[in-house]
Amino acid sequence: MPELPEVEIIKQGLSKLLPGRIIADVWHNWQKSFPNAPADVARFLVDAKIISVKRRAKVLIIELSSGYSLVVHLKMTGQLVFVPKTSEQKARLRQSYGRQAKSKKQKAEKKFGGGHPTKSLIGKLPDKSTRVIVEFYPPKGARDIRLSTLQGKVEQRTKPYMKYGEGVAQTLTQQSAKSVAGVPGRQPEQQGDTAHGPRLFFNDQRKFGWMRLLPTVEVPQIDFMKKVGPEPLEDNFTVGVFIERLNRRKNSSIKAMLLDQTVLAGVGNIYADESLFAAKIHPATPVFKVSKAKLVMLHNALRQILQQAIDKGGSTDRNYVDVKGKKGSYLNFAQVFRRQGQVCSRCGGVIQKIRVAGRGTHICPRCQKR
DNA sequence: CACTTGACCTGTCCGC
DNA sequence: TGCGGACAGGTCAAGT
Repeated sequence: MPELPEVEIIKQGLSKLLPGRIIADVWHNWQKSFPNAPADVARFLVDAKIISVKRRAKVLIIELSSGYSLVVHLKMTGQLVFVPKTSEQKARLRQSYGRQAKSKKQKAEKKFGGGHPTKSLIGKLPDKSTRVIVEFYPPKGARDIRLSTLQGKVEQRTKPYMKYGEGVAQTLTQQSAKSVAGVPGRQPEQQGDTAHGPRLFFNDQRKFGWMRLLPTVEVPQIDFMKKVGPEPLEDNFTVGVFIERLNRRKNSSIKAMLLDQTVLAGVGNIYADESLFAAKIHPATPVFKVSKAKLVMLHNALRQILQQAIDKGGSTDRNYVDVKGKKGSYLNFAQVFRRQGQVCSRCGGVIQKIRVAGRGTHICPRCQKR
């Protein structure tokens, strides 16, 4: 369910946490979640420093010092969760709260997670939805783990990288952290949290998402990037641009056009339904039948709603933890999405769920006439 | 070419 | 309570 606002929030959060960190090690347990050649991983991912975190459409781009980038698409159920190393976490808590920083709430505040809302965002990781783990070297000055120790382990690995479907594939899907003990040279459960540095978890219960390692210069050349439409929140995304792109297929339904990533970037089912409701347009209306005035309203509503969602912390309604431990809440503000059977806040009609462009679609039939 | 359907997956919910 | 099936929706590929 991560759409533009959710991915943007992840980008903002990780931008504060990742740049400057150096990758110590990587695991995966599902080939399609991490479709990269082991040799590339060893050469361009391990020991690379993170330069920046960017977003284009629903895609995250983590730029590395090696000239490569980690390109991430969360698709339906992907999440990224950053878990600081224990000692680092404690140090920050001491900084923020003094010596008595012990409550669960305060601990949770130092994690950051975003994406599809499940308990994996706040629970113990890895769990059964974990597909990839990126581990960083601990920051300088960390007391209870020495950089040299971890480096030694990396050098000693008999398998520097798991071949697809081997070893970790079974072990990682087990419940406890013991699973990671299946990796040679690593016994986190026995050694406790201090046995690893800060980690970035890529969780994805439905395995639709992926993390792809690509030369940074090739990222704009991949098919998706070449054909993806403009960013709706950019200043140059004017009403004129919007209408021109919609007019490419005048017979298509307006909702199908909003969902089409080549028309504009980043809109998924939630924000398509919400913006069409705001502009009082029936989602099945062909583009050519929507008045200019309504398209202007739609353009305005879309931008406003996307921005509002970012401001509210994303469209999740539970289990969402941002960099300050605040819960995201956009669905609390949704007017139609997943509100079928409830009363329309605008006219008192009853929200319906129908099917448009092959997707579940939520409308107020009184506000949004065909 | 426009549009629809199926595939990729797993967890949840509904009806029997 | 169990079991099968529908459904969730981002994107690509294949089919109509």
